[in-house]
Amino acid sequence: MNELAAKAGETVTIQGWLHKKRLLGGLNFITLRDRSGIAQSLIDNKDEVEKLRGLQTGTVLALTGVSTADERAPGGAELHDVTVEVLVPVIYESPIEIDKPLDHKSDNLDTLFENRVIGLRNLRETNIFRIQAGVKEAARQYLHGLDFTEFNSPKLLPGASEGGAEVFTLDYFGKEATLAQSGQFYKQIMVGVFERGYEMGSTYRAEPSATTRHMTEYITIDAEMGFIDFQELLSVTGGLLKAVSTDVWAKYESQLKQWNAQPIVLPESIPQLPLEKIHDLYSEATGENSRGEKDMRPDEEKWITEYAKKNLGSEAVFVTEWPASEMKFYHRKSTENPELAERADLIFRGVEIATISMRENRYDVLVEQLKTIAGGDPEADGFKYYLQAFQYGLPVHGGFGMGLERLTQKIIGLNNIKEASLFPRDINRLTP
RNA sequence: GGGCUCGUAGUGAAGCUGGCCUAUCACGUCUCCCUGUCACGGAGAAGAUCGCCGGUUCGAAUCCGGUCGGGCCCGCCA
Repeated sequence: MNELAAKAGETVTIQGWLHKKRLLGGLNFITLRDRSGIAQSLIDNKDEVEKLRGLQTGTVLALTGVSTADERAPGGAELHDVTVEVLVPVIYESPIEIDKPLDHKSDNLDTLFENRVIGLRNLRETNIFRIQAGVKEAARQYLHGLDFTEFNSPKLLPGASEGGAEVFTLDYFGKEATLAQSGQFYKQIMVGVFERGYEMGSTYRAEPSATTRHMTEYITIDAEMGFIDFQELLSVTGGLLKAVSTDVWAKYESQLKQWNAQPIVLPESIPQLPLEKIHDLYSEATGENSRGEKDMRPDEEKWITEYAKKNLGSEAVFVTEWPASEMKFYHRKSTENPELAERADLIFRGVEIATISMRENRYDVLVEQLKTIAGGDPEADGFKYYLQAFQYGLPVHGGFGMGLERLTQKIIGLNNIKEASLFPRDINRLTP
């Protein structure tokens, strides 16, 4: 479509979807959508226009005509002397508008998702997912630059991988299987193979959460690296957020502005604040009292972002010094202070987008933590093979899981995470 | 799982302290007019038993109860 101007004077055929008819009588403007955007054709032959009578948005067309430069045409060129060929006629009226911005008010999200198959063709809607593809591309580029190797882990598993959290179970030829709630075990196993590895894959949580930041199926950027310490790990994670922010704004500025996205404010190094320090600041500023709590309140996550933006020049914050009492069995306790886990949460624009931690790599300690913290049986299918990796040597390592949809949501400024998912899955929705 | 909210043509809204509602508007759709539209413009038309069931009442979109389906917040997390 955007090559039209370059081919001025030539007879060309363009194929795409009928986007909009503007019939003025003698002069008729037809816009066609294809992968590169929208192109306009000017049709003044009544017989050709008549071929489009009764055909709706989405009709697949081939238009042949002379590419003509004209400053009045969008993009500076359009087709003249057009012959219309209808490839796939569409007679059904679109259930949702395609040529104007769709309503994203929370009350109407259900309509948005119910009509997702067609609604995704809406240009502004499409751009969410072009941006998201840009996020993935930028993340890949960044990680490859640090010698990470991409892999894919299985999502069908024999049992709960991390214990505790709710998992989906399903019948697997008479045996019980579960859907992976993370690629955690496999990415650690892959440290023994690649040393630095990552995947972008779907994960499943059977938690009945009904919030603007939860889905039952979501995509995670899961990375793991060996021979690093906690500070290096935070630096790599923060670097990823910075690289993605910079890249996406460089490549998708017009699409981001269409959503009124705000430029991302991040310093060279993302600030680190201990959990209890945040509790203090929050409690002092708001009159609420969160001191001593072992997690952050959602409201606190929003507050600290505002605080950090104002005082630290950063819309992202690493929350550090989490109590060891709350840690997962595979986390590593701080060597200086065994009351703390070497873990951080990355809060970005008011929501937790990543959890980062150093992992316990000493086999004996890990087995002990598995038993005491997760109540797991080291011989169970769900743990046995994971533990093998440690028996046969895993170095000190750590990694992070970053939610792709949350990241996209926050970069664009969408209210609900589901708006950043092509076909969102939640407690109520399994279609389309 | 707990609390709070919402449900009116294909879409988005108004009406909702009961009667003037034979339900209003915008977008979309259909017909006609229009040679520079790009959220085209103009004239007209079709399209909703107001989520569903029951109750109160002479009378219910409107009040009450139940039910179904959404949304927001909390818990939990990415």
